[in-house]
Amino acid sequence: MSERRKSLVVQVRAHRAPAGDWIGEGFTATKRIGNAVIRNRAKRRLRAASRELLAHYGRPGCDYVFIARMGTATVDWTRLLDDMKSALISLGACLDESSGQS
RNA sequence: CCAGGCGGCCGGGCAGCCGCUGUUGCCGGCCUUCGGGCCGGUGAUGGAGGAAAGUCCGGGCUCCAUGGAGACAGGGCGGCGGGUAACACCCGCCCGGCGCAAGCCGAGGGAAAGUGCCACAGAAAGCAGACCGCCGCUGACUUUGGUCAGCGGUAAGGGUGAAAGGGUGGGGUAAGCGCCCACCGCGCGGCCGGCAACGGUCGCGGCAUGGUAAACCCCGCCCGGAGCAAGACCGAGUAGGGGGCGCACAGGGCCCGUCUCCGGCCAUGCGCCCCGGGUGUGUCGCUUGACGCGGCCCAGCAAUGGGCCGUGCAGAGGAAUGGCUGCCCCUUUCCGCCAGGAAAGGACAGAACCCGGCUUACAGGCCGCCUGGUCGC
Repeated sequence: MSERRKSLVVQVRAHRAPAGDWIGEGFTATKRIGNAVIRNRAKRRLRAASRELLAHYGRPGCDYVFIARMGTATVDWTRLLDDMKSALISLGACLDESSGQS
């Protein structure tokens, strides 16, 4: 499942068969958002933000993918942190809901 | 001071907190074939560019291919000399064009070997060409000025065009024509200067040879293919695979880009022996190299070459070299009590085996030299 915000998209999925208690993470930026300099900067900011937030708001045993959008490299740092935090909280709620159903 | 030309350089700085990665020191743990390797902690130190870009040339390096002769293709280069590992690069010079000048631009060999093309306009466009005009002769008419018709001569003039078969001036002529003459241009030959491209000069010819070769072509010189996902190693060693020897040999296949001749090689079946291992995993290749930078000296107009001293400067691998904050610098806008304050912005762009170039992109800024003009001394 995925959550989209103004400055980024976050996807999450539980580990396959041998599930661990660690958190997997990946970062990507498509050519749509700019040249190599812009894409690298966007991925570095996502990496820096996830380092601050994933330990608190991420779920062990899950893999997260962070996808850069047009504004990722340029928006305010606090705005990027807010967007990522709210996306992670929403995904956590969805995970609880789906595990409760099954 | 204004306008312009050329060359070179920089392309944000400082600090704090938290991270990534290469190398290395120490400590601890694990493994070991005792060489070392891996993990964790801690300290030191290095960590994008002038274009890292486009991947357009030239090389190094790696693997593959590589038998001789002849013929024919294909691609590239193109004034001359020098530099270089090499080049389509660089330097100097020559020629032509542009600019008052400093300077800039030029695919700049050959169009009297051949072929093709040259629209429109125009009478005529490559065996040149009589539309108007000019001139002569004959005839008719006549208001005695000429007019008309026919036959000739003529490329000076008009008009068309990108281009009209040398140009200007004079002589000559019925009018004209290199028909003749002078100068310029062109061609041929000699002499002089220069390594040469080429320049100068003298003589002769007497106008012949339109343009286009980034059209085919001709001439001269050069040229194997692929690329680090090249390639090598470790590893469990199944199938396929490869090599050697012996036996059997019809047609066939392969070997320089193609063809011809000559020459060489080979598979297929059986037996015996040996080698060896698929993989964007791991390790190596991987950064010390025609190396860069800072001085000094020598040769050279210069590009560059040589010598000495010092110094070092990234090596990732779904891809590190960063994230955030504060102050300063520059630009724009706004407020203003004209002291200052606030906000926004700071280009082009990210190494991927490594060098030498070219080309393209680029906010802002610095330095030096030169040319023309103006003002003052």
